[in-house]
Amino acid sequence: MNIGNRKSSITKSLLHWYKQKARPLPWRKTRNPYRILVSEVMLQQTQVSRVLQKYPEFLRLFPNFSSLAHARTADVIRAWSGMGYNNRAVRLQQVAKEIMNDNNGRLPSDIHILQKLPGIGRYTAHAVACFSFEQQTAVVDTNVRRILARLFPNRARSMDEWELAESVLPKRKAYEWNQALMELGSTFCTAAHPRCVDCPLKQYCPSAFQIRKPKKSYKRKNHRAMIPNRIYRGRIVALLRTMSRRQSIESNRLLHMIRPEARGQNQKWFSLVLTGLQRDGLIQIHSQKAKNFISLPK
DNA sequence: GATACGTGGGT
DNA sequence: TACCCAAGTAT
Repeated sequence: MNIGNRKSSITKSLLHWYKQKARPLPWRKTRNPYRILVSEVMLQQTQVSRVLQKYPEFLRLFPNFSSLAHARTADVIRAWSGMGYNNRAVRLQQVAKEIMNDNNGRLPSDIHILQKLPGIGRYTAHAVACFSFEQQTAVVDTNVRRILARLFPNRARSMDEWELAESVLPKRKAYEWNQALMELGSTFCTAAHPRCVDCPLKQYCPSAFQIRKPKKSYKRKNHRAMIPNRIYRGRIVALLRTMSRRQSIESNRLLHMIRPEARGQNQKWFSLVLTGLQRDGLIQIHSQKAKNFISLPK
């Protein structure tokens, strides 16, 4: 089978499979730029199952760019509860504010302009262009990267991954193709345990049934490994979420709440953590009588 | 290019 | 229990 035939067979098989088996995900039923953007930001490093739980309520609370732009940041951060990477909530609201101010509340459709917006990188810019504005452009996420590496191992090694993704994009079918690749990657062609038996592309895939299950490493890691700051950042934001709008908490008390074993030498560490959260727009620090009071941003 | 950045479920 | 992982982005 020559290259062209193989490619068209792959295209046909995957699109046919997707048409029949695609999950009915809510962001596939809309082309609304706001709704697509919210879904794509939520899906950054986050499983579909988790986004499905949070997406509808977020849209109910903030149905469009205007409502998100004018909302209290504290409420946006609260609505992000359970999603992780809380920076995304702040940046998403920043996008809303920027386009309300600078672009008449319209999300740009140009990929390079999209990519200048906070929290929108190369993947998300292309995803919005394709899934909302139906542009014929490729997306490369962890699923697409993995599938192309398995399906086209030689080209994947020698070619830039974005060029490769563009080169296999079927004419006028970018939306379905991109969705299908990600659907396959997150359901069958998974990283650790690909289910090649059921894969619609198994007869075209040189990696089919070749994926070695990675040996579990038994190396003991340091039992008392250092806990990364993001764990404490998460605890802080989680605690602040539970407080009412006008409430705040004194920083020493907050430290005790999120790190009870903390000693005096943790003071400097803690102030750095708080400064970081403040810089990220995730908390507000109000100083009064030589004490610092912490809350979510107003 | 390495590192930081959450969260909850799976094994 | 301890570790891995998941539709990335910013520095």
